[in-house]
Amino acid sequence: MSTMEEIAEKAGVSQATVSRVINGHSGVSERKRKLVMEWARKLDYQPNRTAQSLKNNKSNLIGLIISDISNPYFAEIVHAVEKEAAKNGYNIILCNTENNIQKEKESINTLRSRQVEGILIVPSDKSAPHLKSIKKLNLPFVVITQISDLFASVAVDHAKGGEMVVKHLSDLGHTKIGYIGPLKYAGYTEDKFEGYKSGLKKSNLEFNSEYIIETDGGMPELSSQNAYKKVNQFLNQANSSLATAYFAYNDLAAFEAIKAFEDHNYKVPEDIAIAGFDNTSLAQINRPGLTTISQPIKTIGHVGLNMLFDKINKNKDDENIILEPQLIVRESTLKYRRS
Amino acid sequence: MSTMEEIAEKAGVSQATVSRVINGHSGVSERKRKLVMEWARKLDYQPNRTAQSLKNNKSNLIGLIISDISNPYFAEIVHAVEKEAAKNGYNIILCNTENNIQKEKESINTLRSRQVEGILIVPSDKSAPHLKSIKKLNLPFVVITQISDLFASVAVDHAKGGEMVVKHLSDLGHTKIGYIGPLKYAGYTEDKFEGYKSGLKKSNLEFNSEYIIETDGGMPELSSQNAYKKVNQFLNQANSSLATAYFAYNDLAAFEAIKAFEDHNYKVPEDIAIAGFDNTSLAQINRPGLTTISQPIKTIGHVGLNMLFDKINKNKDDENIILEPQLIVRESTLKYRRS
DNA sequence: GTGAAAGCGCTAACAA
DNA sequence: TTGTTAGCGCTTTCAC
Repeated sequence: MSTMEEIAEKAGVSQATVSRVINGHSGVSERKRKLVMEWARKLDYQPNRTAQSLKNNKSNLIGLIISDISNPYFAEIVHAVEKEAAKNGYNIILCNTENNIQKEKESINTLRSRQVEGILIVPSDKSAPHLKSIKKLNLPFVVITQISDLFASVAVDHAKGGEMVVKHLSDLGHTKIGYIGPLKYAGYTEDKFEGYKSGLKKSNLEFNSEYIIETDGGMPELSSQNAYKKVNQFLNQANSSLATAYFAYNDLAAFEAIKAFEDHNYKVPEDIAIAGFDNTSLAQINRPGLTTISQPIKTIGHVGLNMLFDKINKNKDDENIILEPQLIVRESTLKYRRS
Repeated sequence: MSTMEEIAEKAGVSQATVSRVINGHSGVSERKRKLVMEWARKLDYQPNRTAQSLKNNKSNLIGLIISDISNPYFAEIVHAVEKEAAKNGYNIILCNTENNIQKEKESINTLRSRQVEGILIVPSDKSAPHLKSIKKLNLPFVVITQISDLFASVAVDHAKGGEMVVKHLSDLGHTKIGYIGPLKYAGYTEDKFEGYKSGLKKSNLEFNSEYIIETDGGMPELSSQNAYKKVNQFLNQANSSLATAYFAYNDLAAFEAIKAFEDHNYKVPEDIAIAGFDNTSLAQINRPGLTTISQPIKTIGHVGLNMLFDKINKNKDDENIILEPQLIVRESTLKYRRS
């Protein structure tokens, strides 16, 4: 890669002049400007952003830490964030933690070392102690997809989403409404499960632990077949008492649950209604179309990154933006004839 | 962020000594070593990788250019590459081109500016002219998911995959086998379509253009509903003559096609068999399970990145690694009773 | 309008 | 064992 020094030599000017031309500063004679531009083109000059970063103390880099990029929902977020960043002249260093706290810690340190101007994170565990020490760093830091009590954050109200699903199922006449998903989230309550419970209460339905099918949380690789396995196990128990409708904590789990129920000769939605959470692109492609809660992914990515920019420019205090979940009703909870 | 200079001052040693300690070089007295370590810890020192990069002329950064990260298949690749890179002490700058050649060009230049040591790319168009000029740059460059005649590359043999699908369908007794997908790929032939045609030939079946449902290529956003729309249009035409089996060029298109067929009261696979390509995680979750071609994603990511490392270390010439596709048979092409 | 020079944080060669 | 120094490529101040 050529440098300003090389261009300067070729063009017979000083390196400072080359810098002025490349950066479009005024006060350079037209003759030299042209000469420099000419040589820059000939040598296919690309400014060294590393040197610029060092000198300017500005990297135009932001760190994006994702818990599990294999999940299409998070992939969509990466998409939205990268797009918005590029539009603002920023690049993204991507770190995937696979829901591993240790990796998350390391990623944060690496990104700091890389002089990112800020970090956008989907935390593995929003209450992990290591996050508290970041607070002191005064490193712009925005949490997305979960509401944080420590940092600025943008997320949908998960509990409310859970309530909405229960209300929908209850409105359809279901009184035995179950839940498929983790009950805890890295030691803390899982908001969707809380929403499920408060939703039952609002519909004057009893909480019945028999209708709960607990799965592991979002461990990658594992998660893939976990909901299927758990539902399957549940159905194999002789004395399992079934609900007539289930709320699965995300779309992937819902799909797996449907598969497990159908493999046991229950029809969805005729015998059992199922709803998910996330409205991934598959929710509408799948047969039956999946009733689910839509999270405004693009908004989360877009708003999250802009909050980060605001913090970088020191214009803003921490703020938690809670977005409204939206219920998308499809065939999986409706009486639906398979042609 | 603290610097070596600050530590040096606190510890009462020279900045060079701090550097020696931080980098674990020998020849520092135990006393000073401890002192420096102590202060580094206290000040939460993180080495400035930008300065290191500039000095060492080594960034430990690689660029990853993806055409469409919303596609779960590509997201899996990002996952595999990031993991392998992290294991080797590298970070990833991610650029998503949305299949836009202009963005691809800009991404390459940005990454060069960022001093990445090499680029791993899923090109929007493997034959685009701008790629030729990269050849001269002697920038380590590896193409993945497609075989390149210009660069080192790692991919599955798409044409062969197409052939395998056709053979499978033909073996099942189908004689009217159709294709759903783009016919061209940015002006060039789509390998899967070529494979489809040669597969027909090998099974002694006539090519019949009536069985072709052409869709747009992989434009993001658009692609989402494109196959559904095209199949739907096709079925609405009074005089459409249907095949009994279709090969869809990727899983997403296959899902959409299934939806369209079912919306027109055709059952899959009883009335029409459908196969996809990619073996995305949904292929097995979906009902019916989708017969598809599996690409060894992790292998592609893993091998691709290691080829790039080899090129960075100047140990290797260009090489094209062609991986074997694998047919995964599921319900969508078999006689399958929906419970 | 232009060039010389300092300095961003670091590594490594050299000297002591 | 330790400190001094040059220099990576760039931006910017200062002097001419």
